[in-house]
Amino acid sequence: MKGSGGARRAPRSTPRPRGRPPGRSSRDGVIAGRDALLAAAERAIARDGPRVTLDAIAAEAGVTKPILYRGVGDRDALVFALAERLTRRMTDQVAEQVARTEDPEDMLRRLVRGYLELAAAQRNLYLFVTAGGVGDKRLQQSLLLADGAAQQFVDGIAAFRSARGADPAVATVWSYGLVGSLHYVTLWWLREPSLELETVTEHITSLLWTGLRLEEPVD
Amino acid sequence: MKGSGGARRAPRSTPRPRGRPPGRSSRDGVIAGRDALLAAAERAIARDGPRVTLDAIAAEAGVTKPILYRGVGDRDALVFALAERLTRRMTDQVAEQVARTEDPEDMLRRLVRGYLELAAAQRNLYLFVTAGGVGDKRLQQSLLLADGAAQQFVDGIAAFRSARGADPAVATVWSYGLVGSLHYVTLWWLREPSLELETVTEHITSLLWTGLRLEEPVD
DNA sequence: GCCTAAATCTACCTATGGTAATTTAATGTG
DNA sequence: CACATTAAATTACCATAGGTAGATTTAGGC
Repeated sequence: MKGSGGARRAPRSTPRPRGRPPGRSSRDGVIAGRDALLAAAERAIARDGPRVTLDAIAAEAGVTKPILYRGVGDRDALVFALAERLTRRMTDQVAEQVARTEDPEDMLRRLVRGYLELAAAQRNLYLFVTAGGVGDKRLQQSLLLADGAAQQFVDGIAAFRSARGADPAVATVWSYGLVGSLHYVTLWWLREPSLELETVTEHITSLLWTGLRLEEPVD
Repeated sequence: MKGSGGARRAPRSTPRPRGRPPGRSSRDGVIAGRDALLAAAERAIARDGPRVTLDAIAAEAGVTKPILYRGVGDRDALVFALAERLTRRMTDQVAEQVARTEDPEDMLRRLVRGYLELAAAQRNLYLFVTAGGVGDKRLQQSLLLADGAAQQFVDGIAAFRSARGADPAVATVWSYGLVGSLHYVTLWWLREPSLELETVTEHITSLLWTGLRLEEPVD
């Protein structure tokens, strides 16, 4: 439906030779493993921004496009794979920070801060992953972060206050809400870094922990 | 950088006539005003989904592509313009609902419900507007909803609890957080409508109003 | 009545995602 | 050791879609 490039064309006289060039085979060890391709993609994205072309990625990896396609699939699959990678990295790094405290509010604060830090440190990759897809595909993939990272945190919160029946639906909605607020504030902050990291962290933490209610007006 | 379509090619013998066809001029009233173009774009999007081509939009509007470009600009400008329109529509409709109550929590609840309702009612347009852009451009436009709709609501909340110094930075961060959580929950809900509208509304409202804290564990 | 100006359409370009045809190196077999 | 077979990978290609320039015709002014 998208690019059904079918070539059923009469043969022509091509001056340049086609086919495999002289070089070492691939049997002696996998030359371009999936991980190497993804790492190259991350490098290309960091360099060229979220609108990198697949040609640029393939060139960075030192392979040709069909190899890239055999290794990771089409562009959507690439976005998906990189989203998984980034999510895992974020989860790991943030989890380490979160584990350093016992206070739930402080856990949330560390989660927020870690999210902002990593997004800023890998700005282009973050944009590529969150804005890379299009249309319905995007609907599938943009939620990866929420699917993975936040769910376990919110589950933890839900378990913490185990007085209630621990409705799993609540945890799901909350985890999407949590990630969504983080994501939008991150986008805004990447665009206009007018506030300090710590300030933004405090404001989001306040919103998410205490809610909009706060206390009644003092009058 | 993108499509610098420069034609510096030797003239060919084209059988078909080029140029302006017989018809009425545009002096007697603007034929394809900006609003008409945008309305046609919305129709085409509703029909074809968020991946509509500009050709389809121009055809729906009954004009040719250059006219579309003169009227609204390139694709990013189109996304931007439609985002503005949708935002205004949402703001108006939601504001009407919000005004029917005095209780701040109920105002928030109505805001949430209205957001979900409109997004679901105009699913394709919502996806086009929120996922339409790419790369850095997206960073500019995806925040329109937050820029407009939520800010005034959060300002209201901030004014309501006027005890604090009403830091405008807090209101900004909160409004992005508010819209972000709405947006992500909406995407999830559009993908998997497993819960009733009212249930989702209650869960988000609870998260945003009360926060993750709730009460201490009962033990 | 002719010329200028404005408006617009067709045709085209360019860029990019994605794939098929083709060719060579490696490997197994008589 | 010569030869067929297979696997891999490169080049060239296609299709689609955004964006623009040149051609052309109508309307209005001198």
